[in-house]
Amino acid sequence: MLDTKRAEPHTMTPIRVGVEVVVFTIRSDALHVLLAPRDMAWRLPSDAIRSDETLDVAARRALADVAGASEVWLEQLFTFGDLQRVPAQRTISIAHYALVAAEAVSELAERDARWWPVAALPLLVLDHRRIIDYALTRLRNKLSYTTVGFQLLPQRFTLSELQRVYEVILGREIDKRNFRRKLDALGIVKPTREQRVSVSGRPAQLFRFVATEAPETVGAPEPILAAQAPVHLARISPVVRRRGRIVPVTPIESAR
Amino acid sequence: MLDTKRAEPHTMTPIRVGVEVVVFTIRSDALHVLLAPRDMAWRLPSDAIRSDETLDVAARRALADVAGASEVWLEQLFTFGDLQRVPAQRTISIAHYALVAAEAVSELAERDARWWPVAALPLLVLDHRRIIDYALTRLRNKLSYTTVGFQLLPQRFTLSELQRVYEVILGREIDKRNFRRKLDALGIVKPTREQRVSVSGRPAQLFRFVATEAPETVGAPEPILAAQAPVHLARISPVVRRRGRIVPVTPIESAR
DNA sequence: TTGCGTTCGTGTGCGACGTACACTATCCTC
DNA sequence: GAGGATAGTGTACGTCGCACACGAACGCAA
Repeated sequence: MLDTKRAEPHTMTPIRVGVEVVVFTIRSDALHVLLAPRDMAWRLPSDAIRSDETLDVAARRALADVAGASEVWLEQLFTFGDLQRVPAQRTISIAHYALVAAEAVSELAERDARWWPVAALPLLVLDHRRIIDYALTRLRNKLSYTTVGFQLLPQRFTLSELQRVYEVILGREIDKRNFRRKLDALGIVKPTREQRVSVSGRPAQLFRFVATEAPETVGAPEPILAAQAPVHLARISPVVRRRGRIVPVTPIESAR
Repeated sequence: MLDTKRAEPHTMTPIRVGVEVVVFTIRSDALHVLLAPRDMAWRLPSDAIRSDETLDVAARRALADVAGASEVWLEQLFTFGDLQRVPAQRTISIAHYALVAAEAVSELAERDARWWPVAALPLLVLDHRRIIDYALTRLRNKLSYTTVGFQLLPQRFTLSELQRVYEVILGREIDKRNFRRKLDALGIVKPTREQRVSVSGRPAQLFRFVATEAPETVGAPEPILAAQAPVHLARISPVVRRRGRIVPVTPIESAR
């Protein structure tokens, strides 16, 4: 807060305060960011903060302003306050980053907005490129010691889909057996009675995320889900499969 | 940044923007926080942001306003923007935390300010208690995977002093041999030609910190210095000691 | 000078975890 | 029913975390 008693006159020089949101999703095995056109370049969803809304409400509104979405996981990233980052007027921006499931993407009412792969971003306005870079760094780190990764998937997913999320974001391949052993040891996924029948190949069992502790927005580090690990398990039983896209199956609960 | 083209009138409702600083130091084997009196309670060093200064400059000024200091390591913590956190007017605060060496403490020109042990904090103004709690959480985490801990020590220090920093902040005892083996493996300390002659007991060799990679303010996680570890080393040679407080010695550089 | 209190400095062993690595099972399509 | 594609499954080895005890070097007091 401010020391009102010592508040000085020149501190009242207007400073613009806004929010920006780096919205991540995964499309066709690549990490994408939501951008809107602006002049000859592209910009992050952003807007000024209203005096009657909190920071994360402002961030969600800025996001919704560019493209409708639901069930968006959001976290504050960093506050950028360099003097010259916005030429016109001194502007402080509280940057956020958001994760949305690929399925929620279809629900987005994209106006002028577009999804851009982070591997090939277009020209960006102001310091937005730097903000995205930082968000990406944060996402990579957070993926390693929290369970945020699940926010990029629908409620039910296959283990291969989950693994692909990690591979895409971390930018390296992960051993299938080590990944599954680690998951089982952590006890953060539970098998469902359903399977996903893919275009080709053997159907995969669907799992759901079981939180050990809720990932807080302001929260401190938690459980984990690093990269790989041993532990002896992985005994998802052979299942009866039937026709259709998602099919009930007689399951055997994963140990632990 | 802000979408100036879509800027709406009510967004111009004045929002106060300030900085707060949680200043940590270690005094007599306990972590302390710098506080200033305010009404019937205590407050963190804080002030409004001027339009011609960056966030960290504002934070350093807020600190200097309460107590002079030099060589202060500072990092942005979190931006608090709840609607009712400051009753009078909507106020957004960019909180920071700072680490100062115990030796720099004596250089502080304390006016009304006081150092309070984090284990026994007084009544605090507004949401400052929450900010301190969060800063403490961040400090504990950061201590585990970065080298910020060295910011709490003078340039030359003994390994026991360094270990005590970790013990005090993490709140648990650390095995001396494991701690030193880990340090040696990381190669982040180098012995100097000097010793510290303490009040009693055998003199200890002084070390200095050697950065592998500079700990950035906005930076991502880095090297490490977790808790304990093995590795076979620790062969700081027997040294010739002489009289005085800090004494030259024929050194043998640590391996690696 | 010697004995005592205090702090410094030094290795080993074991359990847990990270990681490398290959084959069978089940589905679809032709 | 053969071939292509994806799912699902164990073992072995190296590294790391962690528990644990004693001699060395100093100051001080008797």
